Amino acid sequence: MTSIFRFAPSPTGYLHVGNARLALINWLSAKNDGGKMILRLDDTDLERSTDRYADAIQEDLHWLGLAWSEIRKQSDRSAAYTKAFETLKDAGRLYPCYETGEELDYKRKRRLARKLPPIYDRAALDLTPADVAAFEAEGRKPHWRFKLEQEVIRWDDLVRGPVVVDGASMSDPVLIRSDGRPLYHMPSVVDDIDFRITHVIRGEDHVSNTALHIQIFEALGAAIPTFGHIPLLTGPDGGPLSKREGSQSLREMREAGIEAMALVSLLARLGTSDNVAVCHDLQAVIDGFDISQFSRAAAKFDPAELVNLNAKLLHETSWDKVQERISLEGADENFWNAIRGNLSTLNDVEIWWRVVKGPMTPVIEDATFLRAAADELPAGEITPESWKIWTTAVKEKTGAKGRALFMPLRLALTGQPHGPEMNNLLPLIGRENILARLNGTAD
RNA sequence: GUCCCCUUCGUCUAUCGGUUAGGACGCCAGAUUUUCAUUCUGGAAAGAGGAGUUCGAUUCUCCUAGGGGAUACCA
Repeated sequence: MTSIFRFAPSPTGYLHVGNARLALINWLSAKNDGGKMILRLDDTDLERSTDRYADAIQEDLHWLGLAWSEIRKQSDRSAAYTKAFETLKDAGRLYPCYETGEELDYKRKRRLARKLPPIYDRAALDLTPADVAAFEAEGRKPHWRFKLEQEVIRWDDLVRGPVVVDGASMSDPVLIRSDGRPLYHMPSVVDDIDFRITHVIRGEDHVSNTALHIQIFEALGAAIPTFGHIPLLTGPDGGPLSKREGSQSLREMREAGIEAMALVSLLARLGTSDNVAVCHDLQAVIDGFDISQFSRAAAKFDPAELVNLNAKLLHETSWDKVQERISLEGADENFWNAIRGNLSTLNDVEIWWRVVKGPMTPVIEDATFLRAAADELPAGEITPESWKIWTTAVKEKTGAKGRALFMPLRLALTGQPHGPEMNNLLPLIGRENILARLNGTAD
């Protein structure tokens, strides 16, 4: 049997690191297993789901390099949900409830005030036909709850090991809203059954859902998939990640110049006992991946670590891999090799392009020294060897050495106190610009 | 409030009762005879707190503290 994983985001916003991590983990697990991954859009929440987000999610996954074997939308599947609803109702596992939101809220608060767990009291189970008739006459429509077996639910979790949840400690979940629309739980289970999902890998926030989903699987007479719950990521300070005003969306990262492979390299290993290392292609990420290496504790996601990894990745990236993404007229492999070691993101390329081609403002501290240096510039073509020859000549002529020799030249030639190695930069800047800059002329 | 999970260098983590508590990233220092980057070498750096079990606890148990999650007619 081939394993089938799924990534099931709600199209209610852009993908953020947390989502992307789960997508990646599912994809990697599928790859490692010789299985496939289905993309399922959980768009049962009509108010918040939009096509724009659905498209954006696919775009972001493509950017990461993740592919899915098929895509399904829950909004297309209402017939299947209706059928499951009937099945569960016939089995006596669904019961109608007529409480309003306010009433439920009140009950909840009362239980809380008495230091009791705020679970539903199952009052609707005691409704007489006359009560129901009265509610209906009032115009109230029922919402439907799933009657949980009050027993201990167990499963062997891929990352948490044996998990035990007491069914009696949970509220009977509402499966169908009073407007007739299904809530998250039933569609999720029905789709997992119909799409023959074998592995459900999701965030730790779903563990109690899993307990209840297992009962729904059973009530529907279906096989129960293997579950794995990955601890959620926290921010660098250990606080919740999602609450930091969307600054972690993939789109923003992409705009900030983050490489997909840098993100993937980090997300695939963060929280595991494997060392985070730069991976240049997805195969390298697949090869070292092992879901059982994930810790049960929440890991911190630090954007600074991502930027660091991004820089390291770029330093090792060859020209042919980035060529088509650099739109600067005249930029070539020599230029790339000269500057890549100083890049943090690809956006920085422009900075060094300007340093080489101008316009830039030379920093002149000692015009006399620079004029003397200009006189020593070797004749003929400027090559990577020219720098050494030139600075040696300048040293003999002026007596300057070390920092006093090199720094004024760097400042005049690049306008900056740091940057790529000068021997590589010099040929790129070219004789004409070199002389102009030494002369203090902005180009 | 209630329930569940978690807590080892700054960070991600290894250790399945006896270790100089290991690695990676980061950091610091030195070298590669300017800076940045790279590479190499070296270094600093950790068991939340308190009880208990034991000849011996980072490891097992309990308590406390801190963190995360759940507790919706969201997903």
